[in-house]
Amino acid sequence: MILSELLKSKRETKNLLLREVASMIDADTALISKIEKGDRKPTREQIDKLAIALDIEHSKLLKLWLSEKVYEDVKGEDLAIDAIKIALKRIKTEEKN
Amino acid sequence: MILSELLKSKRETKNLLLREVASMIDADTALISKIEKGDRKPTREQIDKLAIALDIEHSKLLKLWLSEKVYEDVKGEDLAIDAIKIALKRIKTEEKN
DNA sequence: TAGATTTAGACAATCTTTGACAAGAACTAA
DNA sequence: TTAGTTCTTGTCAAAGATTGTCTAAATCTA
Repeated sequence: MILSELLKSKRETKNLLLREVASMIDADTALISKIEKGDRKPTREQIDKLAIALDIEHSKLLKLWLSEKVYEDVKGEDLAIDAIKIALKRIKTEEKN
Repeated sequence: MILSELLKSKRETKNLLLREVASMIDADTALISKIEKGDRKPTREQIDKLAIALDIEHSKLLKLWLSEKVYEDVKGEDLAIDAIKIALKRIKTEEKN
């Protein structure tokens, strides 16, 4: 499940209008629409607010958000998988210290 | 081995001066210095040229470069590992189609 | 159809990245 | 030491990318 889909489905489950969500997180309705369509990426602050407004576990949302940044960096690259694995190893070795 | 280290050690192995590498890739000497110190990230075009100038396997350099973009996105995050794994899965499933 | 919601396009504002220059630090050789 | 060379650092403007806002059009619903 992709971030934009999750946001949209959660909003629909809760029967909220775009403008309601928008006002809860201090944003333009059009912006929320774009986020749900995947045309715009939420900022980190917006992720925090969206988690509250839509009652989604914050870490779940943040994980998805981070993972999409990663994905965008490497998508379409032949070496995508290798590159991600290298980054993963680096993170893991760093954590041990 | 990190990208900046690799570039520097390769240059030294080949006994090249910063200004020589700089001219080979059409860049300012100061910029090469910063890249070797990790203060600046090379662009993709610079990676291509550096691979040739320093005689490094292109895919090796590109992998490192991509992996550092990924690393920068998630470093310091508690959820870094989870996020990377999610991205990895996504890439893998997409490749199957 | 009317009224409400959602989407799309265009543009300005903001933030980030990049490249260039100049001055300073470090090193080498005589 | 000094002169000459290499490397590093800081700053700034240019270029690029992202974000938010506005408006109008499209879609939906009753």
